Amino acid sequence: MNIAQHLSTHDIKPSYQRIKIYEYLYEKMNHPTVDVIYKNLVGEIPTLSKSTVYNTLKLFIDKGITSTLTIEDNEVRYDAAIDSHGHFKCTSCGAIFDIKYDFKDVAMNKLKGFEVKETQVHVKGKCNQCLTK
Amino acid sequence: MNIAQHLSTHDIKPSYQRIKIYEYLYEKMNHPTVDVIYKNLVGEIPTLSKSTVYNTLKLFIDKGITSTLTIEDNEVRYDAAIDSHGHFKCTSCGAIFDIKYDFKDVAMNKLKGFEVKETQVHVKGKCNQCLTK
DNA sequence: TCTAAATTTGTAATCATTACAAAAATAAAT
DNA sequence: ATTTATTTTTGTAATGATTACAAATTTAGA
Ligand SMILES: [Mn+2]
Ligand SMILES: [Mn+2]
Ligand SMILES: [Zn+2]
Ligand SMILES: [Zn+2]
Repeated sequence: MNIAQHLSTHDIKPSYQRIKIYEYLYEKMNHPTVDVIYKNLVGEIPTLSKSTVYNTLKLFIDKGITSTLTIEDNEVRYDAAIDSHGHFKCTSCGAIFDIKYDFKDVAMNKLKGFEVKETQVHVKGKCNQCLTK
Repeated sequence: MNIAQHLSTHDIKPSYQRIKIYEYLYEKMNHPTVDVIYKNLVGEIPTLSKSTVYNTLKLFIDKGITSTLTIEDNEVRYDAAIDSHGHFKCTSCGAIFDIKYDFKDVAMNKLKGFEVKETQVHVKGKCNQCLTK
């Protein structure tokens, strides 16, 4: 995947910071917070500002190449995956896993005549690894 | 429903503030924020403090008679309904509707061996009423 | 009544996010 | 190449919800 190309295609000028931020999201796929992104890139981009991270992510969302999840109520997380999928967060190790779900059985009875734009599914508990040790 | 009784049963001393706050949650069933609860009760309880609202809701959650939803990333909402159910928020009028969903089709494929403690389903869009006018 | 414990309250601290204007970088025009 | 305009980045201040904490008040017990 050519990241500069991908940004351009979506009407985003591929500046150095934007490329690095998207690259981080896309390659790690770790649902990071702004702070995590910042801390991981400031070594390579010493002049980086948190404002830039916020600005850039807002732009990515506007242009539709990034999504957000609010699985904890005090921090927004970001995801380069934009297809509809849910998330599981292990309360023990903190890892976040993607989960697939079938929307057909989710809420369809009550939502007749409603226009659905966005769905989030958040599950919390303990992951496989944490349970077996 | 006798609210004082209900609180006592769940190991919560039924003070005046606690009764009024639970009464608000239970009778309105409107998924309010702390601020909404405070503004609606301060007329009747002029000395009420927002701290009390926060403290009381935390206690209710600890004791298991209230649940939270984070359908917007900048505000927590509270719900006297504690059974597992999802929520639909109309982005036009702001109303929040309860929705039922079937967990059997939600994520079961990927979650083998995981221990699920809590699930949240959040849907956004436009409600029936807002669409037809 | 006197004393101890629980509850409520007000205020300050925290922390993620937003607002905003200056600085730096990039592109366009001359 | 130099100037000018536009875009992007940056730093700092403002905002707003939540938490921390200690004083004041209320409630319960001796
Ligand atoms: Mn994801
Ligand atoms: Mn509800
Ligand atoms: Zn784990
Ligand atoms: Zn509506």
